[in-house]
Formats: sequence, C-alpha cells, structure tokens
Amino acid sequence: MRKAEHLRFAILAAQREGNRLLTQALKPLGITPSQAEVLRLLQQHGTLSLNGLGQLLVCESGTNPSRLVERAVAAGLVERRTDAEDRRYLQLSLTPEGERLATAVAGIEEAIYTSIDTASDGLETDALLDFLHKLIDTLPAGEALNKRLSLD
Amino acid sequence: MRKAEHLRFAILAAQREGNRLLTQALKPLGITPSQAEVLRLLQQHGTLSLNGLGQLLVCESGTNPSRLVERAVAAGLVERRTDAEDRRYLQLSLTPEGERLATAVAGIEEAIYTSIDTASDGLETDALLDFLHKLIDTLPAGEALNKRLSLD
DNA sequence: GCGACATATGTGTCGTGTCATATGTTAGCT
DNA sequence: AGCTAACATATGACACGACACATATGTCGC
Repeated sequence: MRKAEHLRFAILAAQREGNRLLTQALKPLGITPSQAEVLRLLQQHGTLSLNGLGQLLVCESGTNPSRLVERAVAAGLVERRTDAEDRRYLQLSLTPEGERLATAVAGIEEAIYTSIDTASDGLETDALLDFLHKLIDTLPAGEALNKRLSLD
Repeated sequence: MRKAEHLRFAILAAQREGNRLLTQALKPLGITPSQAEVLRLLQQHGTLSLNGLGQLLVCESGTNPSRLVERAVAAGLVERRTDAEDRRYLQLSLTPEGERLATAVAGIEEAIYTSIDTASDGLETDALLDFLHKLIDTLPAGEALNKRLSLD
C-alpha cells in the first residue's frame, strides 16, 4: 500500500474511532458529539446566529445546522429566538440545562485530550498539524477550524 | 486551544473534507466513497463473505455492511450468492459492470494520492502514521487497516 | 437426534452529512 | 414605491454510521 493511501485510511480510521469513543463517553449525558460541539461553542460565544454557529462547526456541515439545532432545542438545551432587528437571523443561546451539560462536556473532552497527549508524546506534532492544515486550509472545515483558532 | 484539541479537530476536518472531495470525484460514476471501497476490496480479493468484507472495511461499520452491499447489488455492481457449503455465508463478487467501475475508482484514488503526496512533501509522514496507529491500533477500524496492510 | 450455544446475516431506529431547492426577510437600485 | 438580488433559514431526499435486536444456519455435547 502506498504511503498516501495508508495516510488516508489512517486518518479515516482515527476520525471514525474517535467519534465512536466520544459517542460512548457522551452517552450518559444523552447527547451526541455534534450536539456537544454546539453546546461548547454556545458556551464560549454566548449568543450566535445559526449561520455564525455553522461557520465555527467542524463536525457538521456548516452549511446546514438547522436540524442539529432543532434537536438541541427539542431537548431543552438551546433557546432559539428570531432577532428583532433582522428577522432573518436566529439568536441561539444555552438554557441553564444546556449550560450544565456544556460544562460536563468540557470535562469529558479534557480526558480525551489527555489520552491524545499520551499518544503524541515525543512526536513532532507541529509537523502533523502542518500537514493536516495543508490538506484542509482552503476548504470549509479548515476555515472553520482556523476561525476558531483565531478567536481562542 | 491546546494542541490535542487542535489535532482532534484537524483530523476531523481532514476526514470530512477528504470524504466530500471524494464524493464529488466519484459522482460521475454514480457511487459513494463507501461503495467505492467495497468495489476495490472485491476487485483485490475476488470473492468475500459479508463478514470478511466487513473486517477489511475502514470506511464503514465493519459490523454491519448488509445495507451497503444491498445497494451495490441493487445497482448491479455486486453479485450475492449464498454459499452452498455453509448457507450462513454469502459469496460476494463483482459483476462486469462492477469490475469496470472498480478500475475507474482506482484511477480517481491515484489522483487523490498524488495530491496527498504533494501536501506531505518534505514532511516526516512516518511520525504521523506512528501517531495515528497509536490511536487506532486496538480499535476495529485500526484492525481493519492493519489486516489490509498485511495482505497487500 | 436434541437442545444449547455460536456464528452470519438482516432489520428497525435514530442521528448525522450532503446536496438541491424552497421560503421568508432585508437591502439596494431605479 | 416596486423590483431584484442577496442573505438566513428550513425542508426533502438519500446514503452513512452506530447500536440493539431478530432470524437463520451450523456445531457440539449429551
């Protein structure tokens, strides 16, 4: 197998298994990885429009978070109001319950990052990031990631 | 943003955008990335059972490729016969049309690998592979990948 | 041969992810 | 004001991805 193919499948496998593990870890909270990302972004940014949220989401089509948010609203985690100034926009914000879950999510993510740190111990992670950014920087998910990096 | 989090999202973004690009590239053939993986595996291995196929699939739940294969059969790309020796097993193989598409897929993958080569030019890709394998080796998708590496 | 167990495959359900398209809202031009 | 373009959001359709559970077939001990 040529190296590029090996890399492609290794990235695919890492993403898929990471998502699976995160799904398990979040199951006690009753939410999915995508929903967790929504909660964390709203916690960090306070209020966002649907479009604004979409531009920060890596996990989901930034082009279409309608249904993702719809489920979060149905679960009582997110409030959705139309902006009085410009009725095209939604104002999304966390409910107290959403706030509580967002904090729980942060703890779970911490544990995951610790195990990533272990796996990358002694490795030149900057080179990996360079490589990945070369692949994604011009594409929507890469732009979402870069936007988040610049806001942190 | 801490580095582990950055890595997590970069891998997620790379997978998501790679899949999106591959979806576009495969659209003229009328198949999806997952179906393409099925065709390529059957082309390389001749005949596989559903379970055997699942153990080699990275892209899809190896635990349940029934419906993935079902769609490929419906599209006339794969033949599905029950094994006469042990009627629990299926024997999956490509139709001539499936064979033709599998070869077309191989060409498309070549183009992708060339662009991955460009992005990884001058980088220590072995370190990246080490890192990814540390993350996935004990998990199903990692085992599928390792099995494929050992068969190539 | 019979019954418990294991294995292979299928199905139901839910949540993504993606694209195309529809609807509602505002801004800008004349 | 009226028309049109741009923008934000919603919806329909289809394929994955994951999990739980159901069905069918084979194996092994008795």
